[in-house]
Amino acid sequence: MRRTEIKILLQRTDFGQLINVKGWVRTKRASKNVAFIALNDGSTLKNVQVVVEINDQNKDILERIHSGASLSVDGILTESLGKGQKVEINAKNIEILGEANPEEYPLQPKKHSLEFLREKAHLRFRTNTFSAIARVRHAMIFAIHQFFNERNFYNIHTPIITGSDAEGAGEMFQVTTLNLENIPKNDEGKVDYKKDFFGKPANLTVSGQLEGELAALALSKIYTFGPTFRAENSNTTRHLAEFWMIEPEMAFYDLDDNADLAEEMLKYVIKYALDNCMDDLEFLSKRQQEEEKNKKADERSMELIEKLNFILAEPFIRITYTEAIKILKNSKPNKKKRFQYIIEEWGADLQSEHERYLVEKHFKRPVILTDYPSSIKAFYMKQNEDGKTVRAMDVLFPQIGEIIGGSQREENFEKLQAKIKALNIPESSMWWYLETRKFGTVPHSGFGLGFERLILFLTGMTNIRDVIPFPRTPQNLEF
RNA sequence: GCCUCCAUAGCUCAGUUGGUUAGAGCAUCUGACUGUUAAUCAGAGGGUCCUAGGUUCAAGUCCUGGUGGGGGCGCCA
Repeated sequence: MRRTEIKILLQRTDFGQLINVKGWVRTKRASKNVAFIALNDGSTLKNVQVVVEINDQNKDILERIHSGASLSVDGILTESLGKGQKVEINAKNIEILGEANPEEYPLQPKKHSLEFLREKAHLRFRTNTFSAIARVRHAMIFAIHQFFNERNFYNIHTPIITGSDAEGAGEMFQVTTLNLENIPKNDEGKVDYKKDFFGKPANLTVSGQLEGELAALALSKIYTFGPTFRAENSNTTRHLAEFWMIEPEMAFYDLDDNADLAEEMLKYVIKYALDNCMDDLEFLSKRQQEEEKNKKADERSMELIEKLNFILAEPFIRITYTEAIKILKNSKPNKKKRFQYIIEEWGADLQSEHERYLVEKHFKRPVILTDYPSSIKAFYMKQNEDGKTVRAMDVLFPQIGEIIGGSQREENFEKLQAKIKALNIPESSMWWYLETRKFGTVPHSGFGLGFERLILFLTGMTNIRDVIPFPRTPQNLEF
């Protein structure tokens, strides 16, 4: 008999039909004559209740069923007598596909710590929290592609292995087929990369932006959505060595157009989650409230769904770096020296505490900061007339900080070339990038959205290692 | 990379000023119960108190090193 997914089954009302379900046991409750099995197949957060009349034939099977076991159940779709659900299954035949020894199976029908589950990453999909996150994550992947597709953006696959070592977005993982136990050396005693796979040093990409720009300067509007690798020794709740990034790049867009798109996209995907993932969001909301119940009232987060609706309701604040510095300089924590880093003068790099003050205390809304000092931003950003600032933008969200970083790109050949020289970036490695400014250059803009940071915000989780199935962080590569 | 906190039963945690036999809930096992909702009730088993040293009459508790983990900061998405 063909399997019916629990998500579908729970919506059916054609009671009396014989059906088949397959899934994993969450709990089993037994009394003398009847047993109840909560079965979950991951198609939805919800379980289906399998009702078993205990008799001599099924007694042995029932004793072998524990949390975590996988079953195939044939039974009659029935209107439930109990209170917790409308639909249930009266089991006619139960087959155990795989037992789960209760003495060894680590997941119990109870609350586990996220730290514990992180060490059981191979099984944590089977919990409500992690299956909910996985479903929301999928919905966001889908919503992002749909958002761009509806707006005539083309998805571009930019390379994962890159020969460019000048992207400036951070430390890179080197890719090599050289034998590290016996590295070939050249006449100067240095590594002979001519013997390596590509004949030159290769790395994993830290950004698809530069290649994305090449495509945008022909297709007008493109986006990338791919894995990104940073070999930074970052030990925080919001950094990964391997993460997924969405990078749209648009010809003929200035910084304002860029900020408009960023805000529209964030609101679109959040609305998509509210429209399509309500079961999971409600569960994640309860989970968050449960986790924060011991916190003081003023330290608790806004309720998750309320928070998401709140983001949709208001326009993001847009101010320049210069205006932000003024606000921060005059702020209470700055005057009372509560900030760890006191804002003294224009040009200072903003720390997390400053960004959080602006978003969480001062404006109480997402903030788009623009026009940063050129000294603290990347070489490719468009230089402003003032000679001091660049057309950069950071989108700052409550709790998670920087969710998007972007800019209008420098399209002027001479200015870009001068900047590359000034920063000692080898021009030989950037010739193809520079040529786009030589031939038919146009104003263009783009940004990078950290996908896992978006998922953090949407799920109310606080550690980025819990919103990607298999997190890669320094000293951690178990799964 | 820097700072900080934590490690007690399979899991979550309590364990007083260092004091005699280390506890609870859940899970497991046994029994009871005709429909339960992380079922309930009764009972049982389950411990290298992370590890190696040290202080002390006495260490789960204090000190030092190690290991593992959490959080904060920096880098950034």
